[in-house]
Amino acid sequence: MKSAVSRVRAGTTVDQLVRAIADHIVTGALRPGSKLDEVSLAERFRVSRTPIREALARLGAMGLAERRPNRGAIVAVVTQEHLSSMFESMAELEGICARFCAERMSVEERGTLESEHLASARLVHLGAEEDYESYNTTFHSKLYEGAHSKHIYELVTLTRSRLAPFRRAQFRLIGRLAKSWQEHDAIVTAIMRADGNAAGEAARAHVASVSNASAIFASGT
Amino acid sequence: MKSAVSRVRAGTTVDQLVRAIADHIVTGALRPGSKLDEVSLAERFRVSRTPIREALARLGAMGLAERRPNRGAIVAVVTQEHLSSMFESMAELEGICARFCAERMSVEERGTLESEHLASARLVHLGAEEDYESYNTTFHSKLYEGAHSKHIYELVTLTRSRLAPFRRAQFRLIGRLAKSWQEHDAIVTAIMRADGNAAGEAARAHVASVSNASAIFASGT
DNA sequence: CATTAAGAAAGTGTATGCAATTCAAATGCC
DNA sequence: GGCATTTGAATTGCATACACTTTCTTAATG
Repeated sequence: MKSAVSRVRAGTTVDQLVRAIADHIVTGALRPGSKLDEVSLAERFRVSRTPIREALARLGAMGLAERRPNRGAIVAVVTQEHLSSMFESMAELEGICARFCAERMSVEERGTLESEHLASARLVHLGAEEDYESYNTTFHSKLYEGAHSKHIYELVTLTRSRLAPFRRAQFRLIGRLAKSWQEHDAIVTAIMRADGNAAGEAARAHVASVSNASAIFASGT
Repeated sequence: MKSAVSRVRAGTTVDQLVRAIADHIVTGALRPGSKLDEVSLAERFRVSRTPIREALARLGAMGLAERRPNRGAIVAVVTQEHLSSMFESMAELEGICARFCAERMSVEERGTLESEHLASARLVHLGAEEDYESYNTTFHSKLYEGAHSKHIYELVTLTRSRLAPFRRAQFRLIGRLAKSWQEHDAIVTAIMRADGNAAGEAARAHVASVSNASAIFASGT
């Protein structure tokens, strides 16, 4: 009875459910505040209630759903205040990561960071939004890993996952690509100079810039 | 009438299970790396496997257990590296909170923070470790709340809960009480002056100091 | 003797049925 | 007519049974 809905072979059933429901939430198919009924979801995805329950628990941990005891779950209502708070936290966390990178990155790490960053300039000139967005993800991941702090890594990836729905289309803005690259450049330069404070400040400014770009889309909802 | 007597008052079943298992873990009854067998735990606590599974999921989110797909859960193995990483993150997060406090706290918040801090000096003179530890918790909570950032608050409370098992007995160290108060004083003074950088630096130094005090006990286990 | 494959055992993942709680509407009482 | 109580439907929480995955054992073969 497994192949009914599962076309994606990735991972276990609850993993697929988490991805599917999360996608429904972030795309707006499930609006904030709407009830996440277990039986309805179970019928919708052709599974039993058990994996649905576990998926809802994980979505709750991800911040996409709110679970009230004996009262079911609803799609998390993200206020504008909470959203800006998350971006603010993200800016601080990335600032910390960049500072640690400047202080702790190995020679190899600095090398690959700089070379990949320089290579990404080509994507900007071509205006390849998709490819640049993909590279952007790896760039930031390198920043998180380069901090060499497991817990900071957990915190920043958690925050990033919660923010993901709200910054999907930021690169659609005119000139955002070039601006993003310049901001990346400031970060990389500071890291190569081992200037922790400058790197941290540049990373914070970068995220603040992304925040402004994303706020335009967030306000549309 | 509800059977309030037979049922334990504290929350739902999984809540009790989470508390119970977490207690068994932090007290050392369940050692890091040992398998958390669902059927064994179910028999041990006289419940079915379903709430056990949910409890294990929550413990995983809390960082006390590690869940591998199809391979069961084990008590989280906290390496020394990961532990210092958590303290390091805590220092950074509290630094951010203190900086935000210096910039954003209202007049009332500053007033209560300072007055309670000054009142706590009496506990130091009396050597009341228990009471001071209790006040210490509220002091730090005020710092987290005073930052006026919901997400930062979530991150810092998450990290604090993960660190809780490792800093139980820090105030038993000779002179730790007075030193803690002096560090608090530096933070409060900077906040009252609205000096964000100084407050952040003082808070970071404070947590680093706690880290050193706790490391002594962590190494003992 | 080492290596690998087949099979059994153990344990997790999922489905379903029953109990308990909650919310709301209807009814009785003031 | 308004308010409290009760009762019912709907939904979540828990228990149990079954299916699948993993892994350890064991034996057979190169």
